[in-house]
Formats: sequence, C-alpha cells, structure tokens
Amino acid sequence: MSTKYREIYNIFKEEIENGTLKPNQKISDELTLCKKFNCSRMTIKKALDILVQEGLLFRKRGIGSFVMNSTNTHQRITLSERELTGLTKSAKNSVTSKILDFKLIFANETIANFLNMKPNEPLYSIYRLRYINNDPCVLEQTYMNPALIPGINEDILHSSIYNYIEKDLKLRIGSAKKITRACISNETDHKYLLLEKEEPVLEIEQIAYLDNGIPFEYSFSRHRYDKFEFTTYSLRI
Amino acid sequence: MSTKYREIYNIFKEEIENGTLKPNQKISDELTLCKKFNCSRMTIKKALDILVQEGLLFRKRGIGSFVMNSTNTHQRITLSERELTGLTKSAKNSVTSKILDFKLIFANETIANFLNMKPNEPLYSIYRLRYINNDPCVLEQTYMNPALIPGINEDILHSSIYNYIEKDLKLRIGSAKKITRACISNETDHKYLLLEKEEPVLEIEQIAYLDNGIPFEYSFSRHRYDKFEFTTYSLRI
DNA sequence: GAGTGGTCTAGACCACCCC
DNA sequence: GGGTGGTCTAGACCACTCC
Repeated sequence: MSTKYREIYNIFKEEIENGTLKPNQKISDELTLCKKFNCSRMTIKKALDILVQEGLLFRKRGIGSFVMNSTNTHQRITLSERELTGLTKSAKNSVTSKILDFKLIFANETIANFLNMKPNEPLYSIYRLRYINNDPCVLEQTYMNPALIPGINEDILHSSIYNYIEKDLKLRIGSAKKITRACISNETDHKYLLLEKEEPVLEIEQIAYLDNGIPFEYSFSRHRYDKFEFTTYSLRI
Repeated sequence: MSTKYREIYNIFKEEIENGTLKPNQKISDELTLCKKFNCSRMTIKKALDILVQEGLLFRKRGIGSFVMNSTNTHQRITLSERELTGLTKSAKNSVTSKILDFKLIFANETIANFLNMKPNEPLYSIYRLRYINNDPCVLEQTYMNPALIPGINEDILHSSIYNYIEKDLKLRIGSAKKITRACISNETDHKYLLLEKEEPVLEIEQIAYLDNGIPFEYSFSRHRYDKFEFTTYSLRI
C-alpha cells in the first residue's frame, strides 16, 4: 500500500506542519533529494507535486522549491476540502453524537440517482446532532446504501461511521464532491443548534465515493455559522 | 506555453463536457492512447490524472478509465474551487460592476502580513457591487498591492481586474486560498444586495497568488445566499 | 493468461534565473 | 555557464480484474 512517493510526501508534510521546515525556507534541490532518498527524479517530483497542490510548497523554475506561508489565524473550525473522513477528524476536540432518527426508507428518484441505486431500493436514513466539546454544532442528515455499507447500528452512529467503514468493513473511502452554501436557519436548526432566528447555517451537501468509484453516501450537514468555515486551495493546471 | 499533456487534457475535458463522452463510458486504455496521441504512457497518465483530480474521470486498476457521473442540477450559480479568474468567468451571464469606493490606503498589519508587504505601504482598496444580468449579487472588498499590479483605474474596475492582470500586465495568476463561511447580513448587505434582515450572505475570503508564488490580492466577497454555492471535489492521495 | 492501471527508473532536452 | 524545475521518453515490474 505504501509507496515511495507517499513516504517522501509524508516526511515533508510532517516537517512542514511541525515547523522543522519554516515558511519561505528553501528545500533541497531535486537531484540532491534523489540521492538522499535513493530514487529517481520523477518520484521526488510526484511527492512534491502533491504538496504543491495542497498549498504547502511552492516551486520556482530556475530557483528552487520553498515552504509556503500558512497564514491560518481564524476562530472557527476549519473544514478542509481535503478531509474526507468526516467531522471526527476535522475537529481536534471530542465529537459525540445524538441520534435523532435512524430508519430504513425507500430510495426516492433523486437519491437513487446520486447513489447509483434504483428507486424504492432500501436506504438508511440517519439524522444526527453532533456535539463538539458538548456543544451542539452540526445537524447531519445522511443517506447510505445498505447493500454497500451493511450492519450499521446505533453503537456505530454514536461514534464514527467512517471508522466503521474503513476499519471494520475494510473499505477505503476515495473521494467526495461537496457543495457549500449559506441557508436561512429553520425551526429545527433553532431547536437543536440553539440558533436565533436571524442566524444562518453553513450547509454542506456531499456525495462520497469509495476508492472503486462507487458512491455510498449522500448527506446534508448544517453547521453553526459561527463555528465553522470551509477552506480550499486551488491551483491552475 | 502549451504542453502535450495539457493538449490531451483539454481534448478529453472538452469531450466530457460537451457530451461526446457520456457518463460511465469507458475510454480507451493507456497504450491505445499512447499510439493515438503519439506520446509516452507517462504523458497520457499526467493528462488523465488531472481529470481524475477534477472529478471528471475515474480509474479502476485492472479494468479501465471511465467518465464520472456529473449530477449537477442546482439552481444557484456554481462557484468552482478550481476557478481562479473571478466572477466574470464563473457566471455564464453578463457581469457588470458599480464602484462604491476606490482609494489608496496604508496597509495595516494584518493585510501587510497576508500580502507579504510592510505595514503602511500603499495599498489599493476597492469596494464594488457586482451585478449578474443587472441583479445585484456580490459585494466585493478587494485589497491589492500597487507595486505588483500598477495602473488600476475605474475603467478596469468596471470590467474585470483579472483580465487586466493577465492580458495587459502579462502576469499569470497561479493559485488561491479560499475560506468560505456563512454570515449574518449587515446593513450594507441589506442596502446593496437587497436582502431582508434574516437572509444571510455566503462570504468568501481569498488570498490570490501569481504563478511565481507572490500574493497580490486579499479580498472578501459577500454573495447573495440564494444565488451562489461553492463546489469542490476532493480526492484521497 | 491477457489486459488494465500504478509505480518507478535513468536518462534527455528545454526554459528560466542568477552570476 | 551553472543550477534549477518542467516536460517527455521508452522501457520495466507489479497489482488487480476478468476469463
């Protein structure tokens, strides 16, 4: 599973994040890194390219490669575009869940379409209120295909579905499409997220795929507007 | 400027977007594509890898590469994570701008830090209301470094700053960090975006970089909540 | 076993930057 | 001219899927 370029990537990522490599610092040139890691230049480039895409490194032709300025100084919890494994990992603090509703339903046309299912096939419908450090923060409506993700129960829903999928079912989550929008809060939001009428929610609609490209989850997460923000870094090809 | 892998990427991107290649359709295998485009396998892989990152293609080892399902059926305007060239390109309709304020100020500590400038250096401050099909949609506060982007005037602000930077100044925009959040609308939003008190805004904070890694712009765009959403696709490495 | 994509190599030539 | 990253080649071996 591990590859040479992932190992090199992880080493640099760790060194940038723990401050061994400082912002704007020049790293070794590629030929030197080839010798250091005993590999070809393409392998070094592949590792560094990922760091460039993630906004951790910057490269200048003819000059060298440099650590990017991070400039992360906000009060809200950062939901990273690159984080696929749900709230449990994004929040550095304790995440707990209250199950508001958990049932099997018949898939409607829309959801069946998103999840590559046929209408009226069975579908999990999961509605959870999620707490961070005991504060209610996210209302999450999740639909999952029980043919792909069997055996979900309340124990799993109280902790992390994603851990269950990867550790117990031995499936690998591969990618996700996310749509972020601002919404007027409704009465349910007021009740569970303790919001006032004029306070909005940050809604994230998501289709998540396994690493074999099959969609397994369709969800809507409504976040307290004052506790979350969504960060992306984009690069021109 | 153009490279072989970009040309191949563009051909596939065009064929996926115009429907020549249909969702779930299998494309030719890599060796066949090598012959067709008269190039090595690594070049084909590089082109297809970008399409995979963008969520347009999916690949299965041992089987082949397939066009992804798009499933894009929303009413709001899609702000793509990958779009660096501003509103003028994202909206397919006519974009016009009203300049609410345009002046030179002294950079404060925070902005100077984001833009790699020294405090009290001169800084453009631009405040625009942007219309799509004559409807007011976005309130945009932009700060730019006049040492990097000289010669901005009202004519440019009425159309597209990004066009000016790329076509007239011959600079190339390279990357951007974006932070998306939901905010309670304030009186200025109510006045210019014609929002009611309980209607929120979708705010995008952005630092944009030239392709030499130098930050040139720091901005806050406040979008009407009912007309915009922000889409990303993320892939596990 | 045949076909497919994933990784990796050892080199090549080029564009760009600085001296 | 010497150093750097960007692109590209022509192969190699491997892991996975299907027959």
